[in-house]
Amino acid sequence: MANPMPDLTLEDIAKQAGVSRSTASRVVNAHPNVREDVRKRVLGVVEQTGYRPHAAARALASQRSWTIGLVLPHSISFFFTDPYYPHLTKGIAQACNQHDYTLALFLVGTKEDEEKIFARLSRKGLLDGVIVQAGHHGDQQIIGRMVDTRMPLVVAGRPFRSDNVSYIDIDNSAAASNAVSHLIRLGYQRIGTIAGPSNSTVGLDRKAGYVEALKDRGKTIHDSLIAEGDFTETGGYHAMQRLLPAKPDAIFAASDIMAIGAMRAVREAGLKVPDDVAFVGFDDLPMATLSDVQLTTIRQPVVQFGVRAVEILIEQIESGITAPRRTILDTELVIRESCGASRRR
Amino acid sequence: MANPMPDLTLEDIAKQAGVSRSTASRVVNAHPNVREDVRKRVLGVVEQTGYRPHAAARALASQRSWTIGLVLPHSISFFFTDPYYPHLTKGIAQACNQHDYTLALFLVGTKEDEEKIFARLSRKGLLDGVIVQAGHHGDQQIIGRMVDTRMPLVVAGRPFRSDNVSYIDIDNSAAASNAVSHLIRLGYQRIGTIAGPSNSTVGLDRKAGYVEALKDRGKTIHDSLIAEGDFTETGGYHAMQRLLPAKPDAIFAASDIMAIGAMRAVREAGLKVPDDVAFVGFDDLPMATLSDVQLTTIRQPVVQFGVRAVEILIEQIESGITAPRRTILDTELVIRESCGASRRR
DNA sequence: ATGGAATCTGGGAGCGCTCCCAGAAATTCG
DNA sequence: CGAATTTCTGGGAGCGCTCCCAGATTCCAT
Repeated sequence: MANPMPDLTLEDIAKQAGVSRSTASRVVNAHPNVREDVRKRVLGVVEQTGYRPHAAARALASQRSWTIGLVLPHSISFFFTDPYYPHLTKGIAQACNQHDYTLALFLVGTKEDEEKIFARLSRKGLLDGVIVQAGHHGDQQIIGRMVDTRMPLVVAGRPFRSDNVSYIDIDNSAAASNAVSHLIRLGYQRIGTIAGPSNSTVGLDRKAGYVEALKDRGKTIHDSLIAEGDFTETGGYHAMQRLLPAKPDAIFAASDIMAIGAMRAVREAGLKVPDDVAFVGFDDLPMATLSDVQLTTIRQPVVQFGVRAVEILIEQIESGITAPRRTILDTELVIRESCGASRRR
Repeated sequence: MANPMPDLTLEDIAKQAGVSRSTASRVVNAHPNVREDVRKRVLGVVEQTGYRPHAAARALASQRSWTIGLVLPHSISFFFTDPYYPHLTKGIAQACNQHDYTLALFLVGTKEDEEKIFARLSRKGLLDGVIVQAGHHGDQQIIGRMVDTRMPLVVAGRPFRSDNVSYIDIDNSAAASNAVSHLIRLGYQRIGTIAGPSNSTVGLDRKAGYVEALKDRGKTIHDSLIAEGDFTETGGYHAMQRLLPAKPDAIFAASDIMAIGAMRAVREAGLKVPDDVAFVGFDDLPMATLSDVQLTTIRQPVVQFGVRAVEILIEQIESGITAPRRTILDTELVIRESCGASRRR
């Protein structure tokens, strides 16, 4: 591949290969109707010249940019405290690469950011589609505005208003219920929860699962056993401190990172995990196994989640069908030490 | 703003405002030579039609995509374990938004990823410039290849081969030396270090600073007091376990996250921080203050780092001058509890 | 007024590609 | 073996914008 290459165009390639621009285009885009020897010849020239089609020209002519946007709205604050987001981003980036799409990242911080970003998102010729991370109440507006643009859109996480939007999510409530049922089966009597913020659907859904599991077994719900965290380590720590006076013997935490913070609080109070307080977390990110006590947790396929989101979006883009559609991914309860299962059995 | 807007073009706007396409273009791009009343009239039409210029068309005509790429190469594995990367990404995203550039994110995982991504990066008409995170040995190749493309490039972190490349970094060695000198001044006798991996410039530079500080005070370097970690919590934990037999009374850890892991090991060994082993970390990410013992650490301006990287890159893009240039940002020693300064004074 | 400079405006020629269409070449079949 | 298909190829017409250039307007001295 010649290196300080002059900016060559399709026309140049065509000339060198002794064909027309159209034929060269067909070869480059793997269209079927090209004679084999001609294809080879053109491909050879492409190879040795190191020709790469001009992205903007292609986008203009084909009205497809081969770029998708990832918008992390309100969630930006969690982008740093909860490893969930980097993992999601990885899955999305990976899938984009796989499918030869470019990924444009939009981190919304302030309100002004949001304006600027929205203006960029709605620009024609830049993005073929958009994935918006949602679930937080504040994200609703940007989703609504994106829907209005009629651009292919997939929401990652259940949005507050989910009619009319394609989204992908896990069954948070069922997963949480599963986790809590596990604790009930192990015989714990005073099961508390560190819930996510109630201005998020994840927070709400997981808490709902907790409540449901207890109700199904005829247990009563004690408000003193429910504390709200904000999906941070510190949040989990403080929530646990609030819970401690109610003397819970088991906790379902709505995220691993909060579980870790909560266990810190438990330890500081001179109690032992899982002997005095058992734990089940949520996420099963690598950190789950790195604390002193291996965390029992709900495994959600975060990377896969991102990959699927991209696939669904691309399908919409390429088929032109953008009918709302929801996709729910499976989760799995991973039993380790923190729930005390091994000793209780 | 009319919503189900037909795809209007500059020509449409011009027609509606009773001017030519050229004049409309001038207004949209804030060129000076337009009479005030004409400008107002056109702006009015733009406003009420909700017109947005077509990104690809603009990119093709102006040969500028207003998009910059961020490449996280080998470092992708740390993208999840070290909050440094999300923070850096935030700074970069923020600055891009500020300057009205779109940010394209490229996470390199596998070797095939690298090929595909490189092909994308070197495509004309897609990116105006690129920021490559570097410092890891494996990143060298992609940097070399990017340099060959003659595209504006800024490397974040000192690359192994830094001639011929613009890069931005902090003075890792001076900062580390500063941290260790602080420990020396506090009277610690057996100061160890948990270094970063030796296939990274950050790891090397911080270790060099450690060595330098000790040498400057005429202290000898004990290999048994040096352990290598991999910038993860677990890595720090294991490195500390290896160091413990040498009975260090203070540790300089090359990152906060490793310091946290190391302190866990110390605690598990039944020792106290800072009484038995004092600590200084590196980064000062929010987590530094969230452990049981507040971490004394080197504060590096991570977000600012990203912002500056973007600014330097944009300067190169807009000036056309890509002469290699290095920028070194200042750091600061933040004294909290873990170094035991308060008790020793 | 009135020429000349300064400022504004419109048309044209691309930017590099895709995609449609018509014609050429190769293939099939009566 | 020629006519009817089928497959391949090239030219033309954009995609929506920028930017240069020339012509039209306005401005300001004289």
